[in-house]
Formats: sequence, structure tokens, C-alpha cells
Amino acid sequence: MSTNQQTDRSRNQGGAAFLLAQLGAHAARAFAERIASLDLTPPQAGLLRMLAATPGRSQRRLAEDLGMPPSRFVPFADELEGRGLIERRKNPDDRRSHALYLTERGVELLAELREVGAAHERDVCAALSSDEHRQLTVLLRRVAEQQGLTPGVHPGYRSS
Amino acid sequence: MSTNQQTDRSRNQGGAAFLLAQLGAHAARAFAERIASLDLTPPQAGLLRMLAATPGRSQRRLAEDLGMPPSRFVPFADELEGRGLIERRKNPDDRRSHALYLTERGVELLAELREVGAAHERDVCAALSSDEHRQLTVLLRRVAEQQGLTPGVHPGYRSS
DNA sequence: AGATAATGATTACAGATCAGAACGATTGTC
DNA sequence: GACAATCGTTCTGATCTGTAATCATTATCT
Repeated sequence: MSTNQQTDRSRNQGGAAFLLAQLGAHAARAFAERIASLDLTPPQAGLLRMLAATPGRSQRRLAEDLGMPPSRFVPFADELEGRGLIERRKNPDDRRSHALYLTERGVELLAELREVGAAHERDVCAALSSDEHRQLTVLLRRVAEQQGLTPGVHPGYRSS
Repeated sequence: MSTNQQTDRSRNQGGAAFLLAQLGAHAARAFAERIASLDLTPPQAGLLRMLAATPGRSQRRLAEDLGMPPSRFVPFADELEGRGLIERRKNPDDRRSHALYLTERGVELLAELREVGAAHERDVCAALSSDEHRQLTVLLRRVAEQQGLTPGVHPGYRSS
């Protein structure tokens, strides 16, 4: 069953899994640099998108989706609230929990964020034709689904 | 110029760049869990592979390729040396620099590491046929090359 | 109803991790 | 032969991290 070592070695370093990790780190870093112009970090952008998709969720659930402990979520949300991008409202049904919403300014910033994201997408896939770009997206989506990843959610963030 | 917001939104969260970041983080984490059985972290595995590819390099250059400052490389190499996997030899041409090499045990561990890497590759791409797997690899390699990434080198590591 | 357990947000804290400056040893330059 | 530059290393201060304790509120159980 074992091919020779040369084959195995090139498989590991040039295989799809390694390329995914390498390109993923690269894409994440490039995206972080882009949105730095909006004074946002990737996890902050992630929260804004999550709030746009499903508003009014509790901090605990949001923290879990972002892959951070609830204790760390507090100062994280504090800053965004201090900048007037998100809003904590008391949940009338359960006054322990805070329901998070985007403010008007948050919605505006999210619009800019989407433009930056589109530019990022174009830049990362500059090597591909339109057809290949679609092809790649389809393949990646299939892999992501089979691996059990939640669409639109990017855990494993490191705060900054 | 602007498509409607629905389109932009799905582009950003389901686009290739986002999927790359998401899948990259996933693949990296899964790989980290796998090689934990060998008592290795991803940056440690990266160093072993780099030493197998080009032995005898200086610590400074290795540190740069791994994306870590030289000061942090010292305890990093210390542990691997303490476990008898790598070896520091004095460079006779320049006695300031240390040339790093794999030991015999390091070579043995690297062989196991390749098996784990191959299993990881199979697992991550379980959703794809052989043809699609090849297709994906080709596309990723093209993107990686155009983005200026060095083959086989994975910076942006976080130590652990 | 009343005591008790469980949950959400927050704070406190202690340990790990980080990058940059400072330091000897060695080498290149003038 | 003095002076600057480089490599590895150590030191240090700041930052980041997750766990545990805390307070308010809600669910559960008798």
C-alpha cells in the first residue's frame, strides 16, 4: 500500500489539505489587512455579519459560534458597543440575557465591509477564470459541507 | 455597478476566499489534533519537514520561514533538541550560526508524520472523487502560486 | 410557595505567550 | 586594528488566554 517516500512527501506538502491550510492563513491575513482600514478585526467583522444574519441572539451563543469563551466575549462586545456599531438590549422574556443587534451605524459599516469583501474575493482568485472560480467555489463548498462546517461561521478566530 | 445586497452578502460568506479561510482553519485544527498523538504541534512538524527538505540552514532563516521572531525560535528548537529529534551543529565556516539537522530519531518520526499527513489528506477531501480531488489541488496550487506563497512553507503559525 | 439548582453576563485572577530591546560572541569592513 | 554588523540567546514588559468566583435572574422540585 505504501508508495515511495518521494511521492508521500510531495503529497503532504503539496496536497490539498496543506494548500487549504496555507491558503486559508494567507487569505485570512490579507482580509485582516484590508479591513484594518475600517478599524475592524476579522472576529469583529464576523460578529457584524452574524448579527445581520440573525439578530437578537444571546452573547453566549454568539461567543460559541465565534469559538471564544463568554468571558472574553464581554470586552469584545464592549468595544463594538462603545463605537456605536452594536447594541445590547435586555431580553424581555429572560432578563438575564442580552440580545445583540446592529445599530444604524453598524448596518452602514457592514455595507462597506461587503465591498471590501468583494474586492478581497477578486484579489485572492485573480489567478482563475470565471469558470474556474465557480468550479473552485463548488468544490470548496462540497468539502466544507461534508466536513460539517456551518456556512458563514468562522471559528478559530484569534482576537487582536 | 452594484448588484443587490442579497447577492453581495452570499458572495462574501459563501465566496471562495471566505471558504478558504474557513476550511483552512478547519484543516489546520484537524491536523493539529492528529499530530498531537505524536506529541507534535504544527510548527514543530513544519520545522521537521523543512529540515528534511533543506538541512543545515541557520536558525534565523528557519525562523523567518516559519514566521516567528528569532527570540521565540530558541525555546522552540530547544524542546525538539531536548527530545532528540533535531541537532544543533556549529557551522565551521561561521561559528556564530548554528546549522540545524534532523537526527535519526527525527527522520523516523518524520516518516510517521507523513503517514498521518496522508490520512489527513484523505479525510479532508472525503467528499471528492479522485478526479475532483486532483482538480481541486490544481486550482489551489495555481492560486497559491499567483498569490506568491512559497511551496511547502506555512507561516502565520501560532505556537502552542 | 419556598428552597435549591441552573443559566447568562460579568469580573477577578493567574498563567502562558508575544515581540522587541539588550547582551556576548564572532565575523566583515575600512 | 578599530568599528559596525550579524547570529544566537536572554531579559523584560506588555498582552492575551482560559478558569474560577460572583451576581442577578430563571427554572425545578417538593
